[in-house]
Amino acid sequence: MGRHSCCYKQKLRKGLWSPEEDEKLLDYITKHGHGCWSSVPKLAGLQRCGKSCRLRWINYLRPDLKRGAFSQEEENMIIELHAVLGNRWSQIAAQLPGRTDNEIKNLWNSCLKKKLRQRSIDPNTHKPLSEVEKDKDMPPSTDKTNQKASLGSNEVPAKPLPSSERYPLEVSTSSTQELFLDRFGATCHDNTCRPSDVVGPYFSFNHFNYGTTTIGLSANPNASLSFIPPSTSSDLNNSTITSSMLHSIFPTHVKLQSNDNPSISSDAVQNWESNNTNKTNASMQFQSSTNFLENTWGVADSAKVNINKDSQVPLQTEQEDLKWSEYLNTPFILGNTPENQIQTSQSIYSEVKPETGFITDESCTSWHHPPPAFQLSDIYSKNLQRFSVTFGQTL
DNA sequence: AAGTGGCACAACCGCATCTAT
DNA sequence: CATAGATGCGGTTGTGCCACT
Repeated sequence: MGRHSCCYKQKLRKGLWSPEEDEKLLDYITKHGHGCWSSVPKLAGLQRCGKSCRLRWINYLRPDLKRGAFSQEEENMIIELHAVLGNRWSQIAAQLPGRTDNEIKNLWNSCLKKKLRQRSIDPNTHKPLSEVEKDKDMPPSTDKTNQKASLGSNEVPAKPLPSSERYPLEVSTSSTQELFLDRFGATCHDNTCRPSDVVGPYFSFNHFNYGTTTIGLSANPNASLSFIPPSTSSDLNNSTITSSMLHSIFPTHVKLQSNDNPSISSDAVQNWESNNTNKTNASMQFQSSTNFLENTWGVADSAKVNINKDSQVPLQTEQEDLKWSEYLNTPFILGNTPENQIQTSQSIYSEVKPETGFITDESCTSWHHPPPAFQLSDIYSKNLQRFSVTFGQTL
C-alpha cells in the first residue's frame, strides 16, 4: 500500500535516518547527482527506497536549506501565500528560499493555524471566525462560492478560495483613488473593503504610485475592471504589457481582446505591446472562457490565456501554459525605485507583526532574492495602458 | 520519579501526474 | 494509445523532547 514497488523487492529500512546513511547519501549525490532516484539507494549503498532518499535529500540534506526558526516575515508571508494558494505547500515553499514544503506544512499545522485562530481568523478561509460561524448557520446555498466559504474548520480547501471569500482588508488612507473593489463594483469606504475576485489579493493589497501619479482600478457591476491610467503621458514611457504579465494578472481562462484591434491575434499581442507603449487610451479586454465564479483561482493550475483571433470565432487556446509557481516566479521585479514604489496596506494579519511592511519594505532583506510574489504588483506600476477586464460566463 | 499532553520535526503513505517505452 | 515506472505533492502518522501535574 503506497510503498514503492522497489520496497517489496527487498527488506528496506524505514524510520529515522542514521548519520551514516546521511553521509552515504550526501556523499553520493555530491559526487554524482541524484539522477534516477530509484537507482540512488543501490548505487549509494543504502537499504532505503528511492523515494525515501529523495525525501531525505530534499528535506534535510540539500545544501541550500536555511534551517533554523522561521522569521516573523516568513510566517507572515506563509499566511499571505496560504490565503492565495491554499495548501499548495510546494508552491508556497518556492517563494521561501531555503525552506521546504514539509517544513512549511509542519509550521502551518502546528503553529500558524493556532495563531490565526487566536486572532479569530479561520485558517482555512482566512475570514474572521465570526463570519465563518455565520456562514455555517446559513442554509445551504446554490451559490457555489458560499458553499466553499462554509467549509468546516477541519476541511482544507484543495484549491485557493476566491478572494471575495477571504477577509476584509485595511487600505492605506493616503490614496485618493478608490482602488479596491469587489466584483460588484462596490468601492471602499472607511478604509475597509474586500479584495476583488477578479484581481486577487495582490491587487487588493496594493495601490500603486508611479512617479507622482496614482494608478487605480475601477470596476462595474458586470465584473469588468479597468485600470485607470496615469494622468501624465510621460509615465507611459517604456511601459508594456506582455502576455506573460497578463497571465500573472488573470490566473483564469481569459480571452484577450483589443478594443483597438478586435481581430487581435497572438502576434497582434506582440504588436500591441510594441505599438501602444505611448498610448494612454490603448484598451484591451479580457474575457473569461469559463464560468468566472466557478473557476476563479481554481483553474490556476492549468491557466491559459486564450487569444481571441476573431470575435466570431471560438477561442483558440494559447500555447503558453503557466502554473501558479510560474506566475509567482515570474521575474517582474522592477526594483524599489522611488518611481515605482508601492504604497502598501496592512492586512488583518498585521496583528501578527504590525510593523511588517509588505513587498517593498526595505527591512525585509530576506525577500529580495529571489523576489517575493507580492512584487508582482510592481507590474502594474510599470504598465499603464488602459485596459479593461471582463469576466463573463462560460463561452 | 512517573505519567501525561503538547509540540516540533521527520518520515511514511496514497494518490496524481509525468515520462519513457 | 496503453502501460508501467518514476516523480512530486499533500495528508497523516511516528518519534523524541519538554513542561507540567
